[in-house]
Amino acid sequence: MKRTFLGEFEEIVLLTVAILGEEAYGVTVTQELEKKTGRTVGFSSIHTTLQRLEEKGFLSSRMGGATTERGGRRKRFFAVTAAGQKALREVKQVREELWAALPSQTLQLMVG
Amino acid sequence: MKRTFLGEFEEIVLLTVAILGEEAYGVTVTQELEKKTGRTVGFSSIHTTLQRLEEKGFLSSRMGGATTERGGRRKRFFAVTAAGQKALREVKQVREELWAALPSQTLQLMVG
DNA sequence: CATTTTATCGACATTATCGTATTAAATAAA
DNA sequence: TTTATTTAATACGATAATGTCGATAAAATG
Repeated sequence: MKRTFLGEFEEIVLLTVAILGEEAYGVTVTQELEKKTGRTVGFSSIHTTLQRLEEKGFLSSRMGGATTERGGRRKRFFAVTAAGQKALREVKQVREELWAALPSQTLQLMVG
Repeated sequence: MKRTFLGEFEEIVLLTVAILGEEAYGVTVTQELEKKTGRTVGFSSIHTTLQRLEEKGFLSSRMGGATTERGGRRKRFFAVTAAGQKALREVKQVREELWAALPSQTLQLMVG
């Protein structure tokens, strides 16, 4: 393939990172995503996706330093890049246009 | 797997069918989708997706009758089912909530 | 060195996409 | 009125990308 659009899961992961701002890493993203979408995901799914998004240039990451907590490996923090923001805007736009193109009658039936 | 959410492409195909109403079949869906999204797709992609959406219960289909045109096979017309409408509403809702959860500062940077 | 927290790996299922083949209908030719 | 030919559309088979897990390895600190 070649396209490299934003997959459906990739999109909500990306949005979740944007919501979390400075605090976005594997665990928080998993929790926030579950909280906001009601969808349960193992965090290895999140990690894989985070990694792919970084490869695509939609996210950047840096390793965090030591913390005051009990133990645990260092966190890898993520941030949405300019390209990531653009991608989000674009898919949003396209979908809004599609919804806007629905005949009002159909829309009535669908949303009421 | 098991989930059977709506894939990203599946979603816009479904929306396109909704937009077209009575006139939705392989060719028109392809054209309308390209027109509305600016994305080029071979129509075998559309057919495959249409079929999957039907298997998932988000679309129903019926064969059309003879036409007045030169030649050509009968068309298979598609229509969004109640389940399809529900699925569309749900993904829309989730995304809107995610966008709404963005810190206003972030939103500023992203959309301006 | 044991425990805790998180990240990385490897594997498999589902979706996205394409190219090509096949089918069906409508008319032209024989 | 059969048989070709043309045209419009769908079905099929194959491969790449994305979605999801479970298991394993790393770092940090008591």
